[in-house]
Amino acid sequence: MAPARAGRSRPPVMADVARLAGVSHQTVSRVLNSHPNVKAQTRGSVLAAIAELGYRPNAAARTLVTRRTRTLGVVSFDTSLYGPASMLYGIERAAAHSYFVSIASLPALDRRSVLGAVDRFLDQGVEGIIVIAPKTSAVAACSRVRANVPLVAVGCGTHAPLTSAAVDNAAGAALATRYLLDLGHRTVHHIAGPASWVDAQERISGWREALAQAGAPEPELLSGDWGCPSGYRIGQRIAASPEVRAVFCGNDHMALGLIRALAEHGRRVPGDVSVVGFDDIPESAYFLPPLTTVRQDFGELGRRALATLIDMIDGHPPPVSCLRIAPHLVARASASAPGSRLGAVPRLPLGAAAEEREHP
Amino acid sequence: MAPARAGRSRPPVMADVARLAGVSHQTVSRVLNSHPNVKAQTRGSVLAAIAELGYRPNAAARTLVTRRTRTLGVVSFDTSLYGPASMLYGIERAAAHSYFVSIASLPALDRRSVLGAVDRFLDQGVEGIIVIAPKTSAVAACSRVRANVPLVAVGCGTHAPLTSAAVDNAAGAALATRYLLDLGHRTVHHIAGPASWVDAQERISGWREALAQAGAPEPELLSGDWGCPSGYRIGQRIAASPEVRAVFCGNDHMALGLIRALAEHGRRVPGDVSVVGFDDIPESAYFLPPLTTVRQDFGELGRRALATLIDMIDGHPPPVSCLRIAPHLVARASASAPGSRLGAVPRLPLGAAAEEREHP
DNA sequence: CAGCGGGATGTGAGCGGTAACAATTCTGGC
DNA sequence: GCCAGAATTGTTACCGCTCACATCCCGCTG
Repeated sequence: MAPARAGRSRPPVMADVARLAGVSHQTVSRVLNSHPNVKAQTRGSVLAAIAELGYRPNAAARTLVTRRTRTLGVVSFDTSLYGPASMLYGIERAAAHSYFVSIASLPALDRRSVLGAVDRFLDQGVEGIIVIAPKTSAVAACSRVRANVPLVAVGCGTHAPLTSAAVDNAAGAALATRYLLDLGHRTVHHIAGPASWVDAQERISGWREALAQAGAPEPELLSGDWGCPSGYRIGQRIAASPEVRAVFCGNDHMALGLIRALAEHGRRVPGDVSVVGFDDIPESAYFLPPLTTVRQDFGELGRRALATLIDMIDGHPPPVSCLRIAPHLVARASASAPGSRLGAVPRLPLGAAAEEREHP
Repeated sequence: MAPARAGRSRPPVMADVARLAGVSHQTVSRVLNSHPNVKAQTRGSVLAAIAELGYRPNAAARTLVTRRTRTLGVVSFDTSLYGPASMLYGIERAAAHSYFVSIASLPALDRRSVLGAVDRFLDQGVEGIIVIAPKTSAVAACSRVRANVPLVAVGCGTHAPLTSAAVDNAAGAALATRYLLDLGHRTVHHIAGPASWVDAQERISGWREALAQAGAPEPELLSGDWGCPSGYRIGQRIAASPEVRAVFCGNDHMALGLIRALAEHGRRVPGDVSVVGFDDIPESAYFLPPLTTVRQDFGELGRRALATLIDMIDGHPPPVSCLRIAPHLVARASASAPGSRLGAVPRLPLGAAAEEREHP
């Protein structure tokens, strides 16, 4: 075991502080834990000794006796993506004042990976785990976990047999579909995400239901993989079909790819084809045309999941199985009534331009 | 101190395993640490006892004596943004097999926040710290840290007085500028990021140098805040100026905003104005037109920083002060020779369409 | 003025591991 | 058949902290 800091003398411990302050180690402990029964003067000299020595309590020693690590684990699918990254950010921000948060960013969400990550966290001694589990495989893996620490899932769909928080995808999809229908479209096509994703499935059923409810015919389902390229490829396939007038995309990226393909084929958005996305990524207000989309508040999702987890750590039973968060539609310029023809590039709606976001 | 799991009986400890296997606790320890001198049969019975009891070594106890937490801390600016998120992902992926990684996502990078986050990590007992420090304030804060654990900065510019890894922004900016100049443009305008960002400054100087080197006049510097809205606002201001024919944007988001503003004013990209971005976010290949931009490999940056940090933890001195990573230009369709006029929407270059990326 | 309650402080015993060393059991060589 | 030396296992002492309890000192009561 090569020690990290070889030459340096050992850092000061509580006994050193006690000696310098002329008290017992227990008194130092009392000061550190702000125990009431310490004379102000004593506290002062202890604090002075702590400062002079640059003493830091040893977390491992404290954990050993208190059995509290004040650490949470978050396992997530590829955290470089917008959704997971936003949830993670929400979680971390909310947790920072009371817990350390450890992460595991998996390149895949198969059973083994998820279980492996959870196991690592358990070895580390986390007090609770959040799994950002947007795929069915992850949900399945989570329900198999038999840990003695609470676990909550996020973005795992609203029907998972787990304590969880999720955006109501079906409602969001219905919102988008109805919006297009209300605009006067006969029906709405849907470019879905991969079937292995819970969100994709729920959005499909939301779309189906809205269609059925309105008595609109259900076109063949189109399936992408969430990425721009897949939306583009599908767009190339459908651009030639004149009956495609309204498309609800499973996410903004596929919508972007679709819009590009339509543009290449000379079909104007929204004049010839109306497009609605899902997610409301920061860029979508500036697409050409600005994208009408369904916004889901990832940050809020993360915060809610964290709050639930902390409640459970504190011994409260989880209030509900799944905490649903309602998404809402952000109407911009990519969808319009079927007949309408647009001339020049429309001015950006002011609301969108007012959104501020700093980023590199 | 309310215990997390009240009713449950205490989890098994090494002594329990020893008792069940009929050996001493030390032998159990030897098995766990794969010590060579343990008889195969003994190892077997210990392993069986471990499995039967579902025993997990207590990390705190081990840390207390070995003085190794196997934990790293990463402090970063808002990890929901593409750059930080990608670096974080690169770091975590590379570290996962040997270290736990704890994160702190700060909403601001002022001295107090950064120092506070570092302090928390020190309290936690991390063995090393990586700071994603794209702002000058963060760099300043880092150089003030006097920790007894190694610290490396990422994305902090190539001249910071710290062990660090950074993309060579100046080189990237020069690349973009020269590209536009070589296309035949008389000069190149630049929309920079905020002055408080190291990357913004370095890109400005790269742009200046390339201009000077080519003997091109230097137009007034335009400053945004990295966000789409700022690019859009600046675009509205400059769209009317016919002398603006080539613009190098500090990042892809501002380029997107700019392109939208230009479109609204009837100026075609690249026919009337050529624009080049920076970052190469996943969406930029699908913008209208596909964005020519400078790609920086954030993931690689993270991995390199991590490798350096681990080297330092292992006692090796850092090889160089700043590890530079060269960005490269990705030529797509948003920049062309000044005279050229485009008819229909250009087909997407195949190279871009071939890029695959799965994301929610 | 003895006795008493409670605030302030000290003492000793672990928490669950690992390291150093001691003890025991096997080996093989002569 | 005996002993050196290696292989295997056990014993004991911490790592740095908190908890339970003992102690001490003080003013106050009866």
